[in-house]
Amino acid sequence: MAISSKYDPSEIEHKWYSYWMDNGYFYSKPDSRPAYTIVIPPPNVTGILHMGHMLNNTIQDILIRRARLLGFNACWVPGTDHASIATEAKVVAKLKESGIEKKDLSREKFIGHAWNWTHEYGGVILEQLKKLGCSCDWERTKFTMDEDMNAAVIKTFVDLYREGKIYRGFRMVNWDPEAQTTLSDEEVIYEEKQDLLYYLSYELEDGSGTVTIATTRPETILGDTAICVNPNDERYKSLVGKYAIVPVCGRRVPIISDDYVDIEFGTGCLKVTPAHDMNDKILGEKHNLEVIDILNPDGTLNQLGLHYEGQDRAVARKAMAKELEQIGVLVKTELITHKVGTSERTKAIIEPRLSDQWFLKMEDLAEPAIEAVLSSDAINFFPKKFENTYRHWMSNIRDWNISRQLWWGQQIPAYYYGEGNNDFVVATSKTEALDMARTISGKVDLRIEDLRQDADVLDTWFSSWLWPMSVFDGINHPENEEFKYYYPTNDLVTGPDILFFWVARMIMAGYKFSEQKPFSNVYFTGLVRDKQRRKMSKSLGNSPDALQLIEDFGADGVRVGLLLSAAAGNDLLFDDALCQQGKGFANKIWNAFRLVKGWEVSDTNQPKENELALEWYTHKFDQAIAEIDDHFDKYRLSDALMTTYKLIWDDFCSWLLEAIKPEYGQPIDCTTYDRIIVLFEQNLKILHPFMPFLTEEIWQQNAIRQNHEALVVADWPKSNGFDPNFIAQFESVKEVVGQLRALRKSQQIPFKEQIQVLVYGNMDFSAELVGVIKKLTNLSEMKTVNQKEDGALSFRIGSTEYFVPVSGPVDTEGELIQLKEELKYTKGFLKAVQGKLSNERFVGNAPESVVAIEKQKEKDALEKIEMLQNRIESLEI
RNA sequence: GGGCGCUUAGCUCAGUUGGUUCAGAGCACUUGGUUUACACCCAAGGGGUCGGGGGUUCGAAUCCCUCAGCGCCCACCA
Repeated sequence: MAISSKYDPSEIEHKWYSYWMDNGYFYSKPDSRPAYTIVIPPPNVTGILHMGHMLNNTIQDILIRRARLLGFNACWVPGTDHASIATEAKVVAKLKESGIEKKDLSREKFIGHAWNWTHEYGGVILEQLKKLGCSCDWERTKFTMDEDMNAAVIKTFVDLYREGKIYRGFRMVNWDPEAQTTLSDEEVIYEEKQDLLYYLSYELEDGSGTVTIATTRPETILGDTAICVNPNDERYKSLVGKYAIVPVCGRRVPIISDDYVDIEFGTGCLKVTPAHDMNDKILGEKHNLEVIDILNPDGTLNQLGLHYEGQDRAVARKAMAKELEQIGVLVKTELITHKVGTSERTKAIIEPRLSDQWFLKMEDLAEPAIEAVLSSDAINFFPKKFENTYRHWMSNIRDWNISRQLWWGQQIPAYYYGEGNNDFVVATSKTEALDMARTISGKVDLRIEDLRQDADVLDTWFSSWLWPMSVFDGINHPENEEFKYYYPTNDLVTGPDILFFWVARMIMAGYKFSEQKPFSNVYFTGLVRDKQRRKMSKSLGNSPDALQLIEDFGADGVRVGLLLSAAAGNDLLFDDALCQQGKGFANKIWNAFRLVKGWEVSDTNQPKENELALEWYTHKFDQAIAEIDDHFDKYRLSDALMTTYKLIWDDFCSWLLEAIKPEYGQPIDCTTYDRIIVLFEQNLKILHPFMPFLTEEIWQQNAIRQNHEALVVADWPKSNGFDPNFIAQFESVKEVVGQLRALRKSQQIPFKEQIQVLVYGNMDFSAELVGVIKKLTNLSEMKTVNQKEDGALSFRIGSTEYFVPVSGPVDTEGELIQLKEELKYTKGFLKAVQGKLSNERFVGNAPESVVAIEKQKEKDALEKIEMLQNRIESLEI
């Protein structure tokens, strides 16, 4: 039955994925081979596949599949992240839809809902990765809230606490009023926003006048406890030490001075609200100011907000502005652009807020992590430029706020046994906590029910920073075989957006808890954008449906499409056309296979030119392999793919297959055939990491398959070295063929019409190479002559001239024009070269080899000019 | 405000230590081609004074300075 000329991936992809799974090819356990490990950046458990995942996981799969072919024990650990705040927000939203408010639920009930949600949607994304072809060891699938993962988190927390690295502090933190939790600094996204700057005048207590301040948040005047001016500001020197009256609430506040205040900004007078601004907090501490918190956790004003109590801060702001205007306090307003912190997850505007939180000291952890990346090269970033970003952040690292006022996540293992803020112990279990509490408090009758666990959960990243270790149970059981075998892992593939959130912290955790690096190489992917360079986003609707893409172009097509323009760290401008190119490539290979498979094989002798063409391709292949390996070593995957693409499409299909292809209907000799099959298989191997499905399909249909049943576990070809001279010689063949094709085109000589080629000068082609040329351009003969052919068509390569005699009249006008142009150019070139050579400074300073090259150029140019002139003369007669 | 990076063909990007092979690739484009694997194809071809200016050098896309434009990261400017 004839095979379709259209490659149809749909059935094939499903078939081979099942086959790989059924045969356990992705399954890994420790053995005598060296391990090659990648841990997946765990996607949000409730997430669905988007373009970023597609790119990221395609890259990981390419690396892991190649490692498998190279003979490593390849292990790719998949899994998902509980994504504390993101998942909790989704669950809250979903409950709301069915009329349930989080606040009406008990903690246990809510967590039950979250687990239901997790079980329902968790793993959807992993199933989608299978469609992409990802060869993860699915038996190792982990979730950051698995029992053992939780245990690792708790152990880590307890250890760090006991070491004094974790502490509790009443501090100004980033508060998300929507999710009603704190956020780490990294979770706050600053956005430019236009807002009104309100100028407000406060009466002075002594009635001597007013002082005008500028603020973007008039509602917070209710929390004002001072006014501050710069000590060097001549305008206000006399005011310092006086008191002003805050409008609306009538509070008497001191006028103080501090260098912090910028004389240029606004009026040069700053209202100080220590409870609602980081800097004001600092000022407050310095000047011993009262702290008045006017906000509730949800962002509404509390009773200190007076008649604005219960109103959201944004609502209260407008109302307050109105009131201030009515009572004549509002002097003017001005539109300004400033940066406002928003929550990465909920997009709510962040409120600086004072509260009790848990912090992790980072400075000591950072030290070896900096060293590993920047000094010792134990860990390498690709592209390297991210090392700069890393250094900058790491050397200015701040303590990490690790507590979150959420329910979904690992609850902080601190247990309070008394009313005091410090009446707590930190322990791995409640029973252990009880023992400790009894000892510390001296209350031997303390019961387990008397213990109250801290309500907060840990930041999601506090579990994921352990990921490369905890997936192998390396935190609780560092001596276990698997951990010792697979860890440190090899490559990490992720986006630069989580360089600080995750990558840096994993490195710190690695050195802290395993005294080793967690991975050797970090490959940063770029952002996937659309053709207009816009980020892909739901609201823009410019993100293609990942699964639909796979359906339309095949997983292989999409993988190639993504890789084609995805140099490490560069943003990828996604375009369907790239997937189309990938699909086209699949089809091209498919048809090459159809061609070969369709040949009849005879036991006739192998024509010499076939042997030669095959040998050329073998050299070319070895050259390409060396290049591809080099690209892989440098994590230049696009280049590795492009080299493979050109090798297969141009060299294999367009040159080799065309050169050895038998006449229509004729059989091919068995020697050539066998060689082609082997080479075809070699091609499949290097292509397999990029296009796993297509290559496995062809491999399985192919005849030979030496040692391996499946391509997925075949061996990566080794370069046997190559002869550049041999390749160069064949390149000359290509050049002659190209010239003859061009000549045919310009003279409109159809391919079917045989032509004769006469060569004047040195023809250093063997008879076999001539055979290749004859076949590729349909020549009757190609021979050397002792005399130039008059009136024939001609072209030159080097110092050799080629003539094609034709029967009819020859159109020499075009050639003449070309020749004259070439002559003009060559003369100019010669002049430049001679100019250089007559420059004493050049001859004196340049290395001899460079001068020699210039001399050779001069000689060649002179020869060429003579030849061109002769040719022009002969044509003009 | 501080730091980092980018600017090369219509588009997306390579160009490692300055020197034959340095001005490249893929796509797009133009022209011609289809009973003979593939029109998701074949063949040939056009296209860039390497962002502007200055400097170092015998020689600069490559090193230095400067200007312009773009991007990213960090930072408490009300």
